[in-house]
Amino acid sequence: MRDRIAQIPVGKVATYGQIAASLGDRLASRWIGEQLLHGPAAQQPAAHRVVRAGGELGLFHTGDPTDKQRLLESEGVVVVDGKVNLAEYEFCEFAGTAPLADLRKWQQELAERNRLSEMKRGPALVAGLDVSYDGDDGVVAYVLFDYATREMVWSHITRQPVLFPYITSYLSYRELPLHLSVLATAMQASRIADLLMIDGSGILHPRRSGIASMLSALTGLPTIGVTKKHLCGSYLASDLSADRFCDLHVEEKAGPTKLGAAILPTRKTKRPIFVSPGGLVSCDQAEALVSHFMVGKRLPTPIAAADRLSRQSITTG
DNA sequence: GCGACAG
DNA sequence: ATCTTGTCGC
Repeated sequence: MRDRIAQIPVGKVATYGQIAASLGDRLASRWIGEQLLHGPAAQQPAAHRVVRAGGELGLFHTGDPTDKQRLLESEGVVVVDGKVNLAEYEFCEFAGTAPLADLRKWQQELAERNRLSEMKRGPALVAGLDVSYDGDDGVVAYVLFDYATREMVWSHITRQPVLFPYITSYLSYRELPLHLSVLATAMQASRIADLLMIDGSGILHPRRSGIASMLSALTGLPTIGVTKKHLCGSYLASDLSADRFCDLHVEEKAGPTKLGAAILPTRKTKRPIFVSPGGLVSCDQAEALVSHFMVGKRLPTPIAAADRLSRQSITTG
């Protein structure tokens, strides 16, 4: 993205969304904004030449938006009522590849080869995975549980640098390397689960390719994705209940398609969690398997345990 | 102004 | 995800 910002000439501006679009996805505009405000991109000489889609200047890393206005005006850009006339000053001819488009394509390919077949046998061992962050490092915890007794059997933690930023719907590229590392270790220790529960989406994703889906496609293991926030799919808030799942649908050519389900984790909250199959399990199975591990906490036991373990490894050092 | 999109 | 003090409620 730095190279794109550097392309904006003196006397011109570009929008956050345009820069994101030139990288392959305008949904990455929030990330561009973050980098320009807090990240290293803020130090670029052309950082002030990026404005909002409506022409408003937007925030500036100095904390004072008038700094941004002064810099633009010193370059001949007219600012009226805090806005720039984009028709006159917008620069659009960005050069360069669109990496995000390639990453989307890869997700789509994995999604197409993904199967939601029923698990034929119930899992004997279920593992939860979750990631915490410590500066530039990511710490992933893998916690293995006995399905029947719900008791923890084994756990392992892996720490490694995280290279990819968090961009909505591209979470996989940030966290998948961590998951694959810890799974490799579990494999060597002969502690691989029959089913993985991941803190992230499964097919309940814009391209049906959340992190749980990609992990299933890459490992051949059944996976379920569980999130605390809504990513996509529609449901009726009035259907939310602590007693049963309510379906999340997405509009497709063939008609409304169920991609996942939501449930209130306890009777006392109004904030649901969202469950979707990653691969090699059905929606119904995913719901039943998650239910089995719902014991009054916000997340099912394996993920809750992985969350706690990865966090405490950071606090403890 | 409102709505808002995993971690 | 992470930054963070006191505070409300079971």
